[in-house]
Amino acid sequence: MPYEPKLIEEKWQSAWSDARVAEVDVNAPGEKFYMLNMFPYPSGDLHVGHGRNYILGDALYRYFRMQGRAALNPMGWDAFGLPAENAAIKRGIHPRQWTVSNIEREKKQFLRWGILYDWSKELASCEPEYYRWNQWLFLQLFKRGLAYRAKAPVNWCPSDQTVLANEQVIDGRCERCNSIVIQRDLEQWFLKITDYADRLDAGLDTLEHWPEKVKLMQRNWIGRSVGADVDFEVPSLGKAMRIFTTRPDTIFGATFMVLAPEHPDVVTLIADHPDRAEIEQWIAGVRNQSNLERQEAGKEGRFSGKTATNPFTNEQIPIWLGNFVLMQYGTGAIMAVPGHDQRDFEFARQYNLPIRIVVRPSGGETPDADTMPEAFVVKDDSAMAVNSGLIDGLPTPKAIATIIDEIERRGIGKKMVRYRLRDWLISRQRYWGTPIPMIYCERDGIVPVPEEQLPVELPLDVPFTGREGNPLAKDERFVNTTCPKCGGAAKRETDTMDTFVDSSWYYARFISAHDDTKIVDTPLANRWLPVDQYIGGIEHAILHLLYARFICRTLHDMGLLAYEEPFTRLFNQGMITKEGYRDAEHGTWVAIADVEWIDGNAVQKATGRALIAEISKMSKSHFNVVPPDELIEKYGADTERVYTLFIAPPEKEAAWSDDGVVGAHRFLGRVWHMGEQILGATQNAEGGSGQALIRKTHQTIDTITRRFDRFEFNTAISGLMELSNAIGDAITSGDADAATLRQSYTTLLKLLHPFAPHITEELWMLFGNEGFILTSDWPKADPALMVEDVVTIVVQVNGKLRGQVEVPNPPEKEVVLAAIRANRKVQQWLAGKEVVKEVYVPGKLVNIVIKG
RNA sequence: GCGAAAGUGGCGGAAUUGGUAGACGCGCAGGUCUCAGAAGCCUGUGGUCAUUAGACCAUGGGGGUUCGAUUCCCCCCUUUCGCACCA
Repeated sequence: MPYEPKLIEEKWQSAWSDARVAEVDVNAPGEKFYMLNMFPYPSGDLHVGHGRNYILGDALYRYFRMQGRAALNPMGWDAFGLPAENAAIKRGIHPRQWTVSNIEREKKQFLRWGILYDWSKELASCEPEYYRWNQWLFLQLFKRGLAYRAKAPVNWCPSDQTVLANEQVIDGRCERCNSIVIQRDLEQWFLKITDYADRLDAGLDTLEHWPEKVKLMQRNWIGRSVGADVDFEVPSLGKAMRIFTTRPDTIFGATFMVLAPEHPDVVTLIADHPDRAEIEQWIAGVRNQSNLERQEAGKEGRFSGKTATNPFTNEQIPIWLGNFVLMQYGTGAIMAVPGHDQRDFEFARQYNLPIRIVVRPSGGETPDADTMPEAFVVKDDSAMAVNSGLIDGLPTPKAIATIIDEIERRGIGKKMVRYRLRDWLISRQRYWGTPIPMIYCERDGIVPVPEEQLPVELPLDVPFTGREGNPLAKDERFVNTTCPKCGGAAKRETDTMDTFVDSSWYYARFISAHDDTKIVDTPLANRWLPVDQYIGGIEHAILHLLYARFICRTLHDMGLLAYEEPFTRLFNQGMITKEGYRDAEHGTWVAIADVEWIDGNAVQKATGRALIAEISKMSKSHFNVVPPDELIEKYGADTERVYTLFIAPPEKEAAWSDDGVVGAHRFLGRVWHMGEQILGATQNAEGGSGQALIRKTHQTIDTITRRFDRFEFNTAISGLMELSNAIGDAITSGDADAATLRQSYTTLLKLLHPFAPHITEELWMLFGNEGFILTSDWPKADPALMVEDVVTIVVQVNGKLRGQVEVPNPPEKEVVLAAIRANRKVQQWLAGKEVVKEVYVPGKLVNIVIKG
């Protein structure tokens, strides 16, 4: 019987599903293992690249099951978001309908891949039963002062007509539509993640099993820096202006001050400036620039006409306005120390402002302010303060500590820790998201929706015109409501939440996915959380993971979760890439069907234009996606699974090759035929002892188990190919009797099951076993059976391989050396030479060092 | 510019603590089966030289440590990723 995956895969998929093998009773005892793949946005088009993530997770899940762990592997849908709304506008389908049908399709795809999830815990963030708790969470955060409304300059995408988070702005352009982003002031809801900046930063140190890369990215994003806030008196204002600096030790070198053009005190400062109109125009220009344009413009500034008092030199220093000072960081004002800060240096040179040296290398020349090509910015013990009064001669770290003490003693400032991280803007002027449960009353102001009135449901029958703004805002029935406090007429908030809110706590919800009385079941969640293994793409290294860590802490602070860190282990799988073809001149991508080969060169069929092949992320626009359907039709899901995991180490980027798939299919075909041979061979029980095969089998159990624990799936599969080759050799050579063959083969099936679940279930059954191979046990290696009878000892002469000898195991030094002396080849190399040294590495090699 | 990771056959990739470089697979070549092909199956396959035996070269480049380096150290080159005026 040939191997026909089509016949067996659907059968086992139904069998697992009917038996509900993946459903977990969260109250049942057992050693819990909570694993989770990041829940997907249901876009409806899964390709083999998406498959990697889920296949990897499923292999791991099956492995843990066989190891006897109570493994929980739930799945849900990150179902709110812009694409659904775009589909509604373009194709007239309601976002909900579009989303629900995509979920159906993707669920079927998971099934076809043979992936097991506990669907009894399925959740979708677009369902009221889920998002009502999003709203509840928002209300708690509001109560605790962690949700607030503020007018703030926000990134505005003129084409999408919406506000974008900083992270949705790439190089000054909208992440989605590539339009240039502009700044605009709007009233927005924020979550106060900055209150948690220190805890989020410190918590990274506890995440031993997270990739260093991700921790580093988060650390940089949080951007903790230690320095001091210092007040500079401004006589003309009759008050002080506060600056933040990480180099308070350089304050004697602060020869001017720079304010962000948006700084609130600027208006007063320039009120009587003769060129006020010009300056105001310049400020307006800067404000209108995108971040990108602002940076590309280079450093620009204007003198405000006023001065401030340097609190240490008592000099009057000019106050400038500068486009390079950011209002969003620190106080929006800096003391400029051009001698020791590169940005200040460039600004000073440009506008001829004085440069004063106040730090020099301890063991070197003091830089010359007039000729130095760049600022001197060293701040470790190899630098020391000069021209700096009380800190003169102190090494920089000591100087910083001393000057801060003095600043605090004089009451003009204090030690300060600041973060690059900003509060999380969650307002979206969009329909397809969680309505923010707030009401605006003329009399009572901003009033939260009472908890018992949740959920504030998203009306489903709103019209989608595709024109500017949020459809919700135009739905009178939704907008008009009554004030919970005074009962008078009031209006609802029409902004919806950033979908990152939805995904910031879903991992805790799976444990009690359908509980309509509370957001999480605390005792159960504390049993199952944190997630033992979280799997997802590196693209979520910062935002999703940071927000999830933040919200987990707020739930912890509310007494709802015992843990501050939601994910114990994190694994980021690499991307799947494939070559696509683009016009050599214009760079436009060309469909594969339109590519033809002439003399080994790719050209476009229609036009004959030269094409270049380029490997890139699978995407529709590159015409390089491989849909799984045809592949499964032709080779089966098991082949796709094996190939996907065999292709490369899972954390690395991997190029998909259609030829490579064939290799995986051949391997499974061999396993299949071998099974038939072994089944048919029971009557001839004759054969050798099978010692070698038994040894190989146990060695394989040992290495595969270790490789599973280290996510080395590619080498685990190559190890199984080796075992299968060994079984094949034993069949051909007759070196093993039927019982041994059967034993080894059954072991191979078990070890292969996590990768190729269908074929192994089928063969397991054909071999007469009861129950699922999935619910059988993971084989155990017997160390005694792994030991080789004979070991090969490598012989080197002066470090070069010159021969090898075989000796009985365990090798004895005397026996080894005797064997080597008896070796003809070695004798030739040693003839007439003086042996200087013999290095013996037990059981491995001998290196003979000779002279002459 | 700053930070991080990575460079191994024609290709994807292997190589416990420094100890036989290239496992496993793709591709390729030859063979087998077949009327023929496809699919299987078997054998070979880093490079150079050599009839063979074998020798030499080879893990981005250069240096170092060592009996011995893909692995450790220094310098350089290349690629990828992250951040990008954060005071």
